[in-house]
Amino acid sequence: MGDMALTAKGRATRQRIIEGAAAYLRGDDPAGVTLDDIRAITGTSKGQIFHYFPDGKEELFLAVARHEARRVLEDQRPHLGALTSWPAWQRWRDSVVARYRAQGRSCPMGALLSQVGSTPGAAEVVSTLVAQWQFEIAEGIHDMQAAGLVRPAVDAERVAAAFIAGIQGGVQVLRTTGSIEHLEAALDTLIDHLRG
Amino acid sequence: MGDMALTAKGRATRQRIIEGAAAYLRGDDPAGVTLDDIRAITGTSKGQIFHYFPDGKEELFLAVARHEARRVLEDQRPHLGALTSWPAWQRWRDSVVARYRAQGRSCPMGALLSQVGSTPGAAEVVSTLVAQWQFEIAEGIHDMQAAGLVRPAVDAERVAAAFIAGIQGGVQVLRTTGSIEHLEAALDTLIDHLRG
DNA sequence: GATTTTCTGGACCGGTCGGTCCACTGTGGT
DNA sequence: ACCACAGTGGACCGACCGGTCCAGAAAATC
Repeated sequence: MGDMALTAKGRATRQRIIEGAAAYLRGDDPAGVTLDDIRAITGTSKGQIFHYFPDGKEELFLAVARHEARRVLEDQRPHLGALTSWPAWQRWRDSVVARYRAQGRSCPMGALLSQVGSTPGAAEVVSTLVAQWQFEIAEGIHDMQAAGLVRPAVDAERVAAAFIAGIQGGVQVLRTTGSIEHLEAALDTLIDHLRG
Repeated sequence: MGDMALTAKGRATRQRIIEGAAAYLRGDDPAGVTLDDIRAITGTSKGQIFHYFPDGKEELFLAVARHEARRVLEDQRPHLGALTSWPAWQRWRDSVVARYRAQGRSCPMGALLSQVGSTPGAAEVVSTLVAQWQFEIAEGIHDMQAAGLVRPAVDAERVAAAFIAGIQGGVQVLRTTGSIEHLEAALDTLIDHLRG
C-alpha cells in the first residue's frame, strides 16, 4: 500500500475517498455502510476505490479509522496538552462532553470497529489511540501531582486508564440509549477522585 | 409474538433456538453470524426459525439479547445484592473481572448490539439492563452510606452511573485490544473513590 | 508526439443471506 | 376416527454487495 505510485491527482482522490467515507460514517448508521454508498458520496467509481485500496473494504475502513483516530486526538490536543489546573480539567471535561453531545449517537470509532471487527489491523489502530490518549491524561495527572494539587499516592497510569474506560463506556451508553449522563458521571466522578 | 399458540414442544424448540444462538454468539465473532449458522447449531430448520420469530433475524436477536441481559444480571445477583462491606465490593469486583476474563474478547451484549444496531427494540433492552444494573449498584452505595462506611456527600446514582460507564468501556477495550487492565483500573479507581 | 503508466468509469459476476412457500408430519381435542 | 392446527424440513428466490475486469481518458516521462 505504501509503495504505490501516486500522482498529485491520485493523492487528492484517495484523500477525497477517505474523508468522504469518514464524514458519511460519522453521520449515518454505520452498521450497513456499503462500498457503493461511499462510491456515491465521494463521486468516485468502483475502479478507483479498488485502485487506491487494493485489499478492498477492510483496507479502506482501516484507513478511515486511522484518519478518525488522529482527528479524535487533535480535536482535544489543546486541552489535553495543558491539564495543569482544575479549571483546565473542567474545560477538557466540557469539551469532551460537548463533542459527543454534538456527535449524537454516532461514534466514528465505534462505527469502524463494529465493521472491521476483530482483524489485527483494527486492534492496532485502537491500541495506538487508546495508548496515546491515556498517556496524555497520565501526563496531566503527573503535572498536577508535581504542582502539589493531586495526592502523590494516586497511580496516574491507573486513573488514566479508568478515564479511558469511563469515556468509552459513556459514549457507548450514549450511542445505544441516547443519554449522555453516564459520560458526564464518569468524567465528574473521576475528576472528583483526583481532587481527593 | 406474545399471542402465539405454543405447545410444550413448541416452547422447548423456541427456547432451544434462543439458547443455542446465545451460546454461539458468546463464542464466535458475532459480526458475521447468519441465520443459517444458528439453524445448523440448534438443529432446526428455516421454517422453524420463522415460525417462532415471524419478524426474522431482528426479532430473534432481540430475544437473544433479552436472554443475555437477564443472564448478566443473574450472574452477579448474589454479589450485587449484598454490597454491604468492603470485602463484598472486592468480591463483586473480582467476579466481574473473572467473568469477562473468562469470556475473553467476546461480549454477548456488545455482539447483539452491533448486529441489531440502532433499532428502538435494542435501545430498550440496553436501557433496561443498564438501569437495573445501575440501580443495584446505587443500592449498594446507599447501604454503605447507611452503615457509615461511605461519605454521605457521595452522589450514589452518579457514581453508580460512572461504574456502568467504566465497566462498559473496560469491556470494550478488552474486546478490541485484549487487555483487561482498563476494566480493572476503572473498578479499582471507583471503589477507591468510594473509600474516600 | 510517442509510449508508458496512472486514473477513471461502469458493466458484470458469484456468493451469500434473509426471507418465502409449501408439503408433510405430529399432536391434542372431541 | 377425525380434524384442525402446531410443528418441521428444505427447496427456492431475489436482493444485495464485495470484488473483478477491461476499455478508454488523462498525465507523466522520454
